[in-house]
Order: sequence, then structure tokens, then C-alpha cells
Amino acid sequence: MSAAKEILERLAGCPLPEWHHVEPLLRRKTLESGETLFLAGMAHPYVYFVETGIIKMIYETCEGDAWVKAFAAEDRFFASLAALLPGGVTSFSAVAACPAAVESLPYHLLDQLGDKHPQWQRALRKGFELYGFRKEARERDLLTLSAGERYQRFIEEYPHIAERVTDRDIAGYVRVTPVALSRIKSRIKLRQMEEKDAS
Amino acid sequence: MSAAKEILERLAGCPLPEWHHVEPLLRRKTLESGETLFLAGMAHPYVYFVETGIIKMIYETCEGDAWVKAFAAEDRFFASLAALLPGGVTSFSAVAACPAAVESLPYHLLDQLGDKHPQWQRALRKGFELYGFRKEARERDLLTLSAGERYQRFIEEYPHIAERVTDRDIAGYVRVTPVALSRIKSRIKLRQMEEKDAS
DNA sequence: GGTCAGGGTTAACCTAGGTTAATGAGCGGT
DNA sequence: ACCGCTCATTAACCTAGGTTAACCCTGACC
Repeated sequence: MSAAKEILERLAGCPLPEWHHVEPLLRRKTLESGETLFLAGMAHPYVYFVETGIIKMIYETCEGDAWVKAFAAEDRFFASLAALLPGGVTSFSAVAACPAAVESLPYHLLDQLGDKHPQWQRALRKGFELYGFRKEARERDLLTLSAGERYQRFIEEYPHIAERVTDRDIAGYVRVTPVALSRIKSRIKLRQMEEKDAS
Repeated sequence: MSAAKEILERLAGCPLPEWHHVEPLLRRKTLESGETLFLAGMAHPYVYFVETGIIKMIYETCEGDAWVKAFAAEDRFFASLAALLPGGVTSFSAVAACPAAVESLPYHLLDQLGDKHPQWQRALRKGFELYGFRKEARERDLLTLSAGERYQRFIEEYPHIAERVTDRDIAGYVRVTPVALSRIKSRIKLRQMEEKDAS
């Protein structure tokens, strides 16, 4: 069973018809750590499904910083929404944060199947619903939390990701420099020591 | 013609069937500036359509800050995605940033119509697509731009909103305090003066 | 007219995080 | 074993923004 099928049918909540039309267009790709899946600026209307490993989506600024928009680990799907819209291009790049295997499908195929079958349309809508839900949470964290709080929430919420990517990437996600993240970590350690001493 | 119908049919790209089933559940509400539409923490599975005015969506922290997630002006729709999901609650409040009139529809109705008619399902999917697209852009701005750049982008991209809300709300959107925004503005003014002097 | 409240500005001070640079640990390649 | 690389840490210094408080302006209300 392909990761794509599993993920899409979980979204739809039912089996999806015409999978035999999908199969031949499903591309599988394995990536080494650090290998690029796609680059910002490309027209890239594909949806990805993570089979194994972790993909990081990054915004690269002209100053050379690389801020991490999101991580996608096993069983997640992702895409550049901007690139799915007609004539759109990705504003971020996707890079393997550790050895990974992904599957991809062209969005126009999903779009067509959506117009033909309510089950597919439902899967797509649920997919966008979930995507929006995640983005809403990310936006809230960036707006309301301090850097230290964002770090703590990240390691609590995604421990399975935190332990498999570099601190550098975590810093990019938390939106601080690696130096600042190191300081934040030592501050936390210090506080934990103090609490232990007090008790 | 209601704002909701106009917005939804623009999303669908075609007329929507069974509008007579929608009409009786469509609620219209006018708000004075500062009046609350809904509060964070509520179960609130409704989609809103802005007829006139501007609604701000805000995250209120326990420290008493109010950060502005987004503004919705004329012809926009919005909802708390988290509250649309079964059992979910809003994590933000919606407040009129100036006198406003909105229409609302219960999401379960849209969900049902989506399951019945491909046109409705398409409208919903396009709606989520657009919502995700906007959130993606917001996330990028928060990750890659400095406070000053975020302010400049905001007044360039949404001049019709910028001139109708208070600086206090703009500061909340840019994610700085009103004091810092004032400083940013005077810094920009200073730079413009210098450029004029140089030329 | 006077008063009051809220928004915007400015100044003084403080803190968190950015910047640069030096140091050391881990690791693959030769 | 050695080199070279990347990553994490630490220190020194700097800057942007937070905090507090004083001030002014405007508009609503009495």
C-alpha cells in the first residue's frame, strides 16, 4: 500500500475510486539528508506524501538565512498552496532534514478526480481543511509566543521530530539564530537546576 | 443579492443550487466599532462574510496583549478553522475594527450541501484553498520579515484597511507594541526626509 | 466652556536576541 | 592518524524592541 493512498483515504474517510488511474502518475523519490526536493521560485503543482524521514520547508532570504516554515514527517502530506493555484510558483523550498522517501502526485490529477467523484472532492477539501488548521496553529504560535515558549512547545508537541533534526533546523523553525537557541536551551537547563535545588 | 451568495458563487465559479435552503439560515448582524462578534474559547462552527466594514481577528494572551491574526474587509469570508472541525473551539476572538455588517452561515449546512452538490463541494474546497494560500503568505511574512518590513508591506498591500483602523490595531498585526510602531513610523519618515535632502 | 478617555508620540531605561568570533566535539574521507 | 567539515556552545558587543511614564491632541459628553 502506498503512503499516498493511505493518507488520502484517511482524509476521505472511505475508499477512493479509480486508484488505477492514479497509480501510473505516482512518483516515488528517495532523498539523502540535505538533498533538495524542489526549489523556491519554481512552478511546482505537486502534492507530496511522506513515506519515511522528515522534509523541511524553508524560506531562504536574500541575506542567506533559512527559516523553517514547517517539518513534514511520516504520514504527512504537503504542497505549496501558492504553486497549486493556476500560474503560481512556490515561495519556499523543500529539503530533506534526514534521509527520506516521498511520493508525489500532480495536482491537476487530483483536481480532475475531485470534479468527477465526491469522495475525491471530499478528500481534497478535508486536506485543505487540515492544512489550514495547522497553519492557523502555527500563525498563533508565531504571534503570541516568545522564542523560548515556541521552542518549548515545539519539543513537547513534536518530540519525534525534535530528536531527529539538527538544532540548527529547530532554531530556523523557532525563528531565532542557532546562537540564540543555544542560549535559550541553557537558560531552561539553568532553571531546571534551580528548581531541583529548591526542592 | 447577499454578500454570502456573491462570495460563494465567485469561489465556485458558477451558480450554486438550492440557495433557497440557505437563505433561511443566513444571519445578518451589524456591529459598532469595538463590538465583539465571537469570543475565543467558544464552540463556533460558523462562516462569516463581510458586507461592509472591517473585522479583526485577535489572539488575547493572559498578559493582556491582543495580537491581530488578520483583518477581514468587504467581500472577504472568514472562520475559525479549528472551530469548524468537530468538537473544536475558536482560539481567537473576532471584533469589529470599525462599524461593520456581516452575514453568517452554520458550517454544517455548507458541509451537507457539499456532500450533495459538486458545485458546493467545489466552492468549499476553493474557499479552503484560498484561506490556506493567505495563511501561507502571512506565515512567510512573520518568518522572513523584520517588524519594519512587515509594517511597510501591510500599508502597501492593504492601504484601504490601513487607513481605516487605528495604529494600535496595525501594531497588533505587525506584532509590535504601539510604542515600537510609532518609532518605526518616525524612522521611515526620517529616512524619507534624508532621501529628499540628498536629491 | 470644562472635563474625561483613548490614541499617538517621545524619552529613558532594560532585556532578548542578532552578530561576530573563538573553541571544542563528532564524523566521514583519505 | 590526520585533515577538513559541520554543528553546538560560549563570550563580547550591539541593536531593536519591550516597558514605563509623561505629554499632547482629539472628540464625546456634561
